[in-house]
Amino acid sequence: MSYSIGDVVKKTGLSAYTLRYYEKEGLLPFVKKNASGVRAYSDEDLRWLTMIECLKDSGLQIKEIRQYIEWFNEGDSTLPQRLSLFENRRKILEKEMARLTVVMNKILYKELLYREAVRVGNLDVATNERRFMHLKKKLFESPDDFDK
Amino acid sequence: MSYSIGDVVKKTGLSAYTLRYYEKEGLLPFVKKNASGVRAYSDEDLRWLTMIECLKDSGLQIKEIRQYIEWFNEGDSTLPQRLSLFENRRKILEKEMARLTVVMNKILYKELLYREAVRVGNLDVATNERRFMHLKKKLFESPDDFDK
DNA sequence: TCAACACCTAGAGTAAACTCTAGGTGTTAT
DNA sequence: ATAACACCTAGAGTTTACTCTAGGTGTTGA
Repeated sequence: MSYSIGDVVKKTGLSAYTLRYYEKEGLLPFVKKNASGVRAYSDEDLRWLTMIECLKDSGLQIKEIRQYIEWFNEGDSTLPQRLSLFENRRKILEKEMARLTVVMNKILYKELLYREAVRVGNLDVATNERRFMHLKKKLFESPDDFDK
Repeated sequence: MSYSIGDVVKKTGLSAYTLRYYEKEGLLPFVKKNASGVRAYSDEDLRWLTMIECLKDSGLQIKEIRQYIEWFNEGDSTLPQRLSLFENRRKILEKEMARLTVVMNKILYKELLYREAVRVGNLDVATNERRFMHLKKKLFESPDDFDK
């Protein structure tokens, strides 16, 4: 099967601008064009777009994705580079998830605090109420840096 | 206590450029300057920088952080807006963590696959080996979109 | 035939968050 | 007193990932 750019827009949710941009950046090196330059995407191209989405979601920049695609097209000699890319990504994602967990705690604390503040009409709970001070101490290294 | 911009650079790891930029963007509305324009940061300013870091880490844009700071300085009448900001952030962080978990599975699958591919010298494991096909099916809706 | 439509290219524009440059001021150590 | 140093402002430049514009081509239904 082959698809026009309009079909691919509908399938992927990407804009036609973005699809052409990706191509210009080397992310879709095998998209075919007819005599008058009109693109015809293959199922293979669509699979690449799925993979590109995944790599983007994992935080890779476009030039890193291009590098991966180049490695892929070079064949088995680049298997170690590709492994190493995924290892690094996994480590970065682990850090990112840990980071988000920390941030989530802080935001949850703030949400709780403000829920109570809205109930009573002021923010004094932050510095007066034992339960909030306790929570703050449990969650943060320098609790007083967190009353803003 | 009061701190020069150089002191604050050392304490926060932010560049002097960035500190001046934040101020220009309204994130530090109360930094004092002496007669010749030299900044003197207070402990209060440092606490704001800690809070700004947290809000940035949670994904807020600079203009949203400025909005929060303006609300804070307007006093108790803006408690509901601030609560709502933290609720929204919490929801966004929840989605983000869920998203990262999904991405992590995909990257982990790739890492595993490439570890084996490097061991045997080719990528055929992806389409031939039962255990990888099984894993793929478990992890993804459209498993065949994921062989790139 | 002619208008609508989907598509094309090259290149300009945008947004966010910095980052740097040029040219200048004030303080301090030798 | 003079050089080094830390600081200042205004404004220009950078990076990333789009997003859009202008002007043009090819196909198709009335």
